[in-house]
Amino acid sequence: MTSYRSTLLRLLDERGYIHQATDAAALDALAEREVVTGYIGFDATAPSLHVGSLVQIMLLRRLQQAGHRPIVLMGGGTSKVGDPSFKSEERRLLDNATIAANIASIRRVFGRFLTFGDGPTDAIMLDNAEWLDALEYVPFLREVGRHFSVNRMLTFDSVQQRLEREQSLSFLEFNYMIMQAYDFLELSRRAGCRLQMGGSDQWGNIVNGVELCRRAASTEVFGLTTPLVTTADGAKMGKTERGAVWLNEDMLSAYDYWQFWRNTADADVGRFLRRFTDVPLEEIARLEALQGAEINDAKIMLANEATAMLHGRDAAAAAADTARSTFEQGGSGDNLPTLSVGVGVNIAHALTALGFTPSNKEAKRKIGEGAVRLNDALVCDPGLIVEVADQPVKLSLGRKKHGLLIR
RNA sequence: GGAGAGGUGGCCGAGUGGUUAAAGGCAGCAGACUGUAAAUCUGCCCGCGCAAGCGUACGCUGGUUCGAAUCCAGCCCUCUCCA
Repeated sequence: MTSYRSTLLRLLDERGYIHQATDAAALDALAEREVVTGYIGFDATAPSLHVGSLVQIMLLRRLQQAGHRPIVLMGGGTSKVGDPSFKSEERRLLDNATIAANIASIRRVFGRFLTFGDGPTDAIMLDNAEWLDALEYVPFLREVGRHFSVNRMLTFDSVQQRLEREQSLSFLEFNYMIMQAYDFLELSRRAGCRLQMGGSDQWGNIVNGVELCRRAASTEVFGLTTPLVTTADGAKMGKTERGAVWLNEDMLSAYDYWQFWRNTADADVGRFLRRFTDVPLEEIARLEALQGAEINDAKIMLANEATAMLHGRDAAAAAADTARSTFEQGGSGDNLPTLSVGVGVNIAHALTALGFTPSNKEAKRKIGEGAVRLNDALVCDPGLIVEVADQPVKLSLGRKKHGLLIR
C-alpha cells in the first residue's frame, strides 16, 4: 500500500477504490496541486443502472468530495456501437429512441450522488453522442485511427478472449475501443479532463485513451480502475433472486434495495461500508469487528446508509421499520410490496403476481415444500383461494419474501 | 470457394429411433440448522390446469417412420485447416 499525499488518492485508497492506475505518483502530485476533472462513462443499454455501476458512481462522488470535478459521460454514442469487452456475444443494437429514453431515465439517479452546477467542482453530465454522431469517417481515421495499431489491439485481453473462444467480433464492435479512447481526447479538449476512471474490465480501453491523448495532443492524462466488486463467495455483485438490483425506484423499490444490502455476507460488510457509504472509517472499523449476530448491526447500518443515499432518509427509515416489524416482531410493515386482489385470489397466482415465484407451477411447488405462509400460518393447499377482508393479509414465501394482500 | 467439426434447457455438457420434459455439473429457489450471514445436509428446478390431462422444447424448414434431439434433404450460423 503506497502512501499518497493528495486528499483524492488517500481517500480512494482508504476506501478501496484503487486497482490500477497509469501513473499514480504523477496523478497524486496533480491532484495535490489543482482541481482535477475526471470522468467515467456509463452505458445506455438499459433504462436504469444497477448496483454493478454503483462503485463507479461512488467513485465520482469521492472525486467531488476530495475537491475535484466529476463528469458523468453518458454513452449515447457508444451504445450504438456496443462494448464487446469480455462479452461472449455481440449485443443486439439499440435504436436511437431507446437510447435516448434510457439516458433520460438513468440521469435522474446521479443527482442523488453528485452536486451538479456551474461551480469549479460541480459535476456536469455529457453525452458522447454529441461528438460521436457527428464524426466524419475519413477525417476521423486520419486524426485518430492512425494512432492505433491493429496488431496491438488484437492483443488486448478483452479481444483475445473473444477471438480465442469461438465468437466472432464484428468490425463495428472492434471500433468500440477507438471510440472510447476518442471520448477521452474529446473531453480533455472540451472540458480539460485529465482523468478517466472505470472498472478493472475497462483498463484496456482506458489505457488506449491515455495513449491517444499523448499521441494526438501531447496531453498527459491519467487512468484509474477499481477492483471488480465481487461478493465474498466470488460471485459478481448485484444479482438477486429477482434479477438485477436496479437503482431506479420504479424498477426496484426502496424496500427491496434496503433488503439487498441487509443481506450482505458477513465478510463483505466492511468493504461495502467503505465503498458505498460515507460512514467514517473509524466507525466502519468498529462495525466490521463485531462478532456473531452483532454483525447484523453493521448490515443494518449499511442498508440504512446506502438506501438513504439513493432514495433518501425517509425511504430508508421506512424500509428499516418495515424490516424490523416483519422480521423481528413477526408482524408486517406497511412498506412491504402489496397486491390488490379484490375479494379473493388463488394463492399461487398471488405469489406469482408479487414476483415471489416465476410461475404458478413454481408457486405450487413451494407450497408443497412447506415454504408458504399466510399471516404466519403454514399453507398446505396449493389451490387455496385467499379471502381478504378489511385487514390486509400477509403472504410469505420462505423467511425473506413477504408481501401484503389487500382488497 | 474446398475439406472437416459443431449448433441441446439460464450457463457448461451427455444423449445417435421408442420407457427422453431430455443424464451430470454450475447457477437459482425452498426446507432443516442459524443471526434476514457463511458452511453443511435435504428437496425442487419448461409452462397451463385442482386434477386426469394439455401445450411448448434439442439452430431453421420440410421429409421418412406407428414413433425423431436422434435418420434424410435443403437452408442459416460458428469453429478449424486449405485456397
